[in-house]
Amino acid sequence: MADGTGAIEPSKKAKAGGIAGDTLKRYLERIERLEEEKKALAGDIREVYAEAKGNGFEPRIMRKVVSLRRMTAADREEEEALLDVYRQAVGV
Amino acid sequence: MADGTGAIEPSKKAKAGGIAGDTLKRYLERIERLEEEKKALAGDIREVYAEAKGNGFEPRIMRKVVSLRRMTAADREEEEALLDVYRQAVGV
Amino acid sequence: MADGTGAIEPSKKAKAGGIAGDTLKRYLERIERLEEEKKALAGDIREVYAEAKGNGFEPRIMRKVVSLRRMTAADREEEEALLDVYRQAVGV
Amino acid sequence: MADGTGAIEPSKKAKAGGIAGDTLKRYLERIERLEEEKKALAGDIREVYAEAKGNGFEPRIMRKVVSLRRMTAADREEEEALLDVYRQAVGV
DNA sequence: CTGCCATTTTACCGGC
DNA sequence: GCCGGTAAAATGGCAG
Repeated sequence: MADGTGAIEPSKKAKAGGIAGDTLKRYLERIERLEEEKKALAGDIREVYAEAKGNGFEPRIMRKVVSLRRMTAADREEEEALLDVYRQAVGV
Repeated sequence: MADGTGAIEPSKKAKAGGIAGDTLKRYLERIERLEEEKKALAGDIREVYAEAKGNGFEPRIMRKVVSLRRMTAADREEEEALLDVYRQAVGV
Repeated sequence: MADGTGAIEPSKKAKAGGIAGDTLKRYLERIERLEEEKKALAGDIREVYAEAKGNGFEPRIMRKVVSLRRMTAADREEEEALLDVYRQAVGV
Repeated sequence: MADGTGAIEPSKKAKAGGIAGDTLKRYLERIERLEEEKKALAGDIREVYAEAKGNGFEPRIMRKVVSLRRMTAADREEEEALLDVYRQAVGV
């Protein structure tokens, strides 16, 4: 650990497979559980897009709007301005 | 919408900014709410890694382990598929 | 093969490891060679973006422009129009 | 560009639509040319799969095999990394 | 035309 | 704090 490369055996209290191993396991299980929930939410989001699509809205465009709403007004305007500059430069 | 260009005003019920606009807004708000929850979970996961790091475990390695655990199922399937290929190749 | 599951032993002419195996191997090698070339081109593209960045252009925006140029004028205008509709509907 | 907002007119040499615009255009054209080649290779690869299919090989399985071959190097590295983890865990 | 697979884009994380 | 690489998500293309 002194060399900064180590991973297990935190604070020299125990060796892998012992108490530290149990601690590590608990961390991993907490992480995996949280990741499952996260994955479930991703599924929920997909479902909402699908439902919206069923009502005539285009998910692709909806995503763009969500993305725009996520940005601050300043950032959004700046990016749009720069894009305009590039577009004019190449004539699109 | 018969012209294939539109998306808003599903079922001819309303125009943008009207009822359809409200519907769209509701979808977007549902999505944004779910994304917030998802983001919160991502934050929780980060915290667990940070806590583990505080106890001497290296997040980088932990991520590797999580990844390996996750891939196990997929790899097993891959391996079974390959086994099938070989079985078919030899006609068993 | 009649059951639709088989892959090797095409036309019942040979068994894996034999002529068919050689044929398969040749196909795989052709594919792998082409994929290497493809990967090299991807590297070249990355380099161009990096060079442009070094001259003050933002790759992120450049990619958007490339994407716009890829679309037909009609598609591009339609998409922009629809995005405007959605944006107005939710007030972005 | 001292204000960090600009990108075009690198080194204050020109304005959009001018020299900088030409430079940008050249970058975009290089990129688009490379992408065309890349796309052509993708088409070639697809053709090889199609030809193989015509000779009784299943593209789906072939892709799996190609993928497995490709992953071998990565897996080997992964395995070595994991070995390192274990070595560190036991302090060898 | 729906679902799958590949590619591309986006977000995240550790290093400098 | 930026930047590069790495993993997740989304978009697009293709077969069935």
